Amino acid sequence: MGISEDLKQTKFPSEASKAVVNAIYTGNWIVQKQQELLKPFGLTVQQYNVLRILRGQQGTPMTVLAITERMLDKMSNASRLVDKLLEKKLVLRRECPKDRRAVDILILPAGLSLLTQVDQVQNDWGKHFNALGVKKLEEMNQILDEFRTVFSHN
Amino acid sequence: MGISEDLKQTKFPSEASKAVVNAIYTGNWIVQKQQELLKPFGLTVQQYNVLRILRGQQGTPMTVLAITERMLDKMSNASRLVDKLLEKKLVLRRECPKDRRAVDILILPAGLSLLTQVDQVQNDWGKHFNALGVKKLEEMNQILDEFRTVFSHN
DNA sequence: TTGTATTTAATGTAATTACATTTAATTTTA
DNA sequence: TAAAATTAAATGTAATTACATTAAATACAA
Repeated sequence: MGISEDLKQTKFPSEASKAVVNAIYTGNWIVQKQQELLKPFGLTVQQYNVLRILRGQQGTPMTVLAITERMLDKMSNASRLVDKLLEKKLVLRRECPKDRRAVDILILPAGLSLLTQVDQVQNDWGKHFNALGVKKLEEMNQILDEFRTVFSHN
Repeated sequence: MGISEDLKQTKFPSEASKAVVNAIYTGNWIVQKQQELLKPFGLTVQQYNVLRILRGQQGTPMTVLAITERMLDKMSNASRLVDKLLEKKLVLRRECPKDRRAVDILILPAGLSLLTQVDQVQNDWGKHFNALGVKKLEEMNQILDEFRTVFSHN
């Protein structure tokens, strides 16, 4: 059940190009699973991600820029994602006192409690991966990091 | 420069959740690089993908459904992607003689020659990954496959 | 200080995606 | 065979994303 079977592609020009395709495919595969899990909660993957980032701050406000730096998809528009979370009353937006260009965002209790609910479903889902064993998961993280790092020194 | 530094997130609840985030992040990272490479050619990553799938058929026509099965992102609309490629006159669309519901898609010489151009840039880019060594790339493919397969038997 | 450059966030827009529905053709089944 | 179910592709639409631009505040340099 490897990438070859999933994409019905028997040959790849090189192991590297296979790895490129495999990484994209695996990322998409996870995102799609997460979308399904999040749908009942009315959250998109990006919105969920922003909420988790805000929770990580434990009450400390974050500017929109700081959120962007931590987002998985740097391209998506943090400003508009925050808009959506505001509509749902999951976060608070207020002018940053130190820099009036910036805007402080805080997660509200409603946001935290929604995350708690989502966590349960996410944890159940994530448990499956423990079957791989910590050692293999560490190896995976190590390799993916290396994969991206190859480019830092060119 | 691991995932922790990239996302400025020092702690993950588990190695598995780190791997999930790392896989999404790495997938997005590659897609963004590819977007940059493809922009001068006026192709999106998905369009490029469909073109490569069609080239893989070596002249044999493919139905829209067959294309969908091989796409990295199963969610995107192959019908509309083919529309875009038609507008650019890179592919041909014609009724499938065996099944009039289906539509046969063929890559045109213009499509093949555009791909040849893109390949050069892509190959240069992909070469960087060879620095990892074939063994490590094989390991990466093996682990990503396993990662997805954990779910097949539940 | 004053003008210029930079930074931060928001906004405008065109294209794309997600998701549901429709249309037409084929297959199944009664 | 005729009706029902299924399949393939296209289409409608609302939401999201990509990308450029704008607006406001701050930093910097002359």
